Amino acid sequence: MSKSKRTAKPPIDNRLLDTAIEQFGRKGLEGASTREIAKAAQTAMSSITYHYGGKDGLYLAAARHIGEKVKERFAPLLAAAPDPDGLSAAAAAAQLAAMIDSLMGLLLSPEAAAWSRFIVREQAEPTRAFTIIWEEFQSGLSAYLVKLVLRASNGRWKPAEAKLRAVTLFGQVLVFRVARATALRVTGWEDIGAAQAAEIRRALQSNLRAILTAS
Amino acid sequence: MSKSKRTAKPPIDNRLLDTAIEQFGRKGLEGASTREIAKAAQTAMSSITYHYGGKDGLYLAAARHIGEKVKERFAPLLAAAPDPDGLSAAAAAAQLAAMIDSLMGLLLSPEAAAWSRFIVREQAEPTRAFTIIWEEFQSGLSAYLVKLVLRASNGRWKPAEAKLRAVTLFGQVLVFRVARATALRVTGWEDIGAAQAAEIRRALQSNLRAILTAS
DNA sequence: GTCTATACTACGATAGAC
DNA sequence: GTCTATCGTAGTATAGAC
Repeated sequence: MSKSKRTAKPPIDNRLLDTAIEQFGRKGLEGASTREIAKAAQTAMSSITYHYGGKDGLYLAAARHIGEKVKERFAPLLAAAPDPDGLSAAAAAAQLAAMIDSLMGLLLSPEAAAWSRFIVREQAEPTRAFTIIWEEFQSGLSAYLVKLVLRASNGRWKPAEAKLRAVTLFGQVLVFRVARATALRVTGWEDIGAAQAAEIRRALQSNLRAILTAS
Repeated sequence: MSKSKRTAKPPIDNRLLDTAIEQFGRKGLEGASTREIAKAAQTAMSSITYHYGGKDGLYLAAARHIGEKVKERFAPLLAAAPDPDGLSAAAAAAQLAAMIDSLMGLLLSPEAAAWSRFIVREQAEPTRAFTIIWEEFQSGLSAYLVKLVLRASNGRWKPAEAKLRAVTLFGQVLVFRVARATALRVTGWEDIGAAQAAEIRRALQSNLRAILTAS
């Protein structure tokens, strides 16, 4: 990840970008190879250079693409989301519950699995792509979450405390994707399907309520 | 990760193993190179072949080494740990709090940072090394945690529920290492030092108490 | 724009001197 | 046991035909 001329030429379709997200998500920047990506996308390797200026350019483009897609996905939710300052504590808690539910949906949904893997990888090993993802949607999302936590605490928590608690809430969601293998072994599940996701959601909601209402 | 003849010859010292853990933890199996590892360990690349049979063998040996070290670290805690079945709910909750505290210490301590990165990487992208780590210490640790959660719930939760909640508790700890960059941005901290670790510990304990005592 | 060719580098493995 | 030297095979990048 050094220069990446950032050639701005748009590709004809997104086959290359989609397979890049898939491969980078699974194997990381070094683990994935441009040869394999090009082959899986049924095109020549040199088109990566042509469209994205090289491997690094493709990686960053993948981050941008994911950012836009996730932003789109959360757009309706955020658009319909009321200003936390105008909410009652209970309403803020309910909205918070809905947000956590959506986040869980994103991290576990099969269609978003490739995005999810890519994002999770950037969480653990941030590269320049992290900044892109952060600024594209994570920044706004987490700011909104913190505001909701703050409001839901009904004045019991200072902003710093609300931020900290928001991270712990995020962690409860993240763990099922990032430590999926561990979660499966502990619970004894064979997979995290619809039934398991429902169980997780229920537990998360219960934890949330407990944390928010504790003295 | 295919054959790895598992040459059992013991190395003279652990320089190679230590730098391997460092590099594999930072860059992953594909990202790290045997040349760099050997150079950083101030030895010839071929000694990797000699002692560990190759790159894969070194990787697995690293996992085994980490497993042993972490096991050692938790041994006194587990040895002094009472049988959960004989504890009161309150005592189980207190013990659980202590365990979470130790887990947090492991994930954030500078000396264990290299182990931590390696382990976290295996959580997200399990290879054959995951099984080693799991069987070495994670298995026993999580089984004990689940027992404590079960006991601390005072009969309110079934075993399946206790397992699920244990994972969410683990997630609250894990997030500060695995999504460190996000945690820093949300909280506005520049680093997670002793002061921040104390804040995190306090928040985690508070969350734990809330979750366990909720109706 | 997309392909084939090829150049160049870095990788992991291994043989053999000491 | 540890080193140097070398081999074969990936990797990315690039030039140029179409």
